Amino acid sequence: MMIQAKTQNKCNFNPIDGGNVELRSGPWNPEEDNLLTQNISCHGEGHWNWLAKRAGLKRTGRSCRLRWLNYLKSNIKRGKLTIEEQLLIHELHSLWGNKWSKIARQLPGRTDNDIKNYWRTRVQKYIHQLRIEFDNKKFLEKITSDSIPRLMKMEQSSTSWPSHPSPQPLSFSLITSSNMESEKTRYSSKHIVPDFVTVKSPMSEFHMIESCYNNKVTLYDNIYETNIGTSKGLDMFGSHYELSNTIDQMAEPNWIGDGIIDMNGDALWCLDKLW
DNA sequence: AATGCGTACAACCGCACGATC
DNA sequence: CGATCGTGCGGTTGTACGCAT
Repeated sequence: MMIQAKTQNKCNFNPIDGGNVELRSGPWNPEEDNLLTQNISCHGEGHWNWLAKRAGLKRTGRSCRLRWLNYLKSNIKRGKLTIEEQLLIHELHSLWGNKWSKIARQLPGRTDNDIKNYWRTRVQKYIHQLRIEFDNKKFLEKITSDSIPRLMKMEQSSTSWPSHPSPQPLSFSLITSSNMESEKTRYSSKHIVPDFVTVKSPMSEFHMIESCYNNKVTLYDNIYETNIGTSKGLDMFGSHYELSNTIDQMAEPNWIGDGIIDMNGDALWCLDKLW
């Protein structure tokens, strides 16, 4: 204790270590950010308590660590998660559960905090509103079936926003491996040739069939028959962000619908109320 | 214009674990 | 071998901001 007191200046002596300076908490200011950044560039990361004292910051070491890792570090990505990132998060969460840091390591520039926040604020609300028993696999299938049409709508919105064309009814039909052949026959009888679109994410591929005829789009490999709502939700869970090239090809005009129904045809919720 | 509400995100807290003394 | 420290992780809270009423 005496040795520590000798080696600390009055300003940054940490009460945790026996000092009497009140620690700051709450939002960081630019001066603090600068001090931390400069000291890390000089001395490197790690030994956070020492670093905090060395920098003259009235912060705990762990507070400094958090600020650096979640905000100040140069490779930190800002802004909304991309579609690919969201899909990857869902896939990895279905594999690993709430292992945020493990998931974050698969998304360069994203922190565990980012992903945790995303999951809590967006996904859990979504799950709650679905009123479904949470099951990772089912949920992944569910968000896949719901979100891909939404992405398509988003693509349309991104090219024509804010002046939407007047919406026209759109319906989906379910194609599974068991009815694949009959669906093909049905399409061919209507002289409709579906376009096959594959959405690639780092972990897997989402397959879908898109038919641009009569505003009819059919999704393959999804478990729910889906109609798309009229809301302005523009990503999986309703926020707007930019599209990547991966899904540029998925544009489909004039999306509108009623809600989402399950396999028995019971309405689960109204999208308009959700987004 | 004021207020209330929901959302997104920054930050903190408790706990666990490994390394070092 | 136990105590302490540093660090990582997941859960939770606080708050700024935008939007609807």
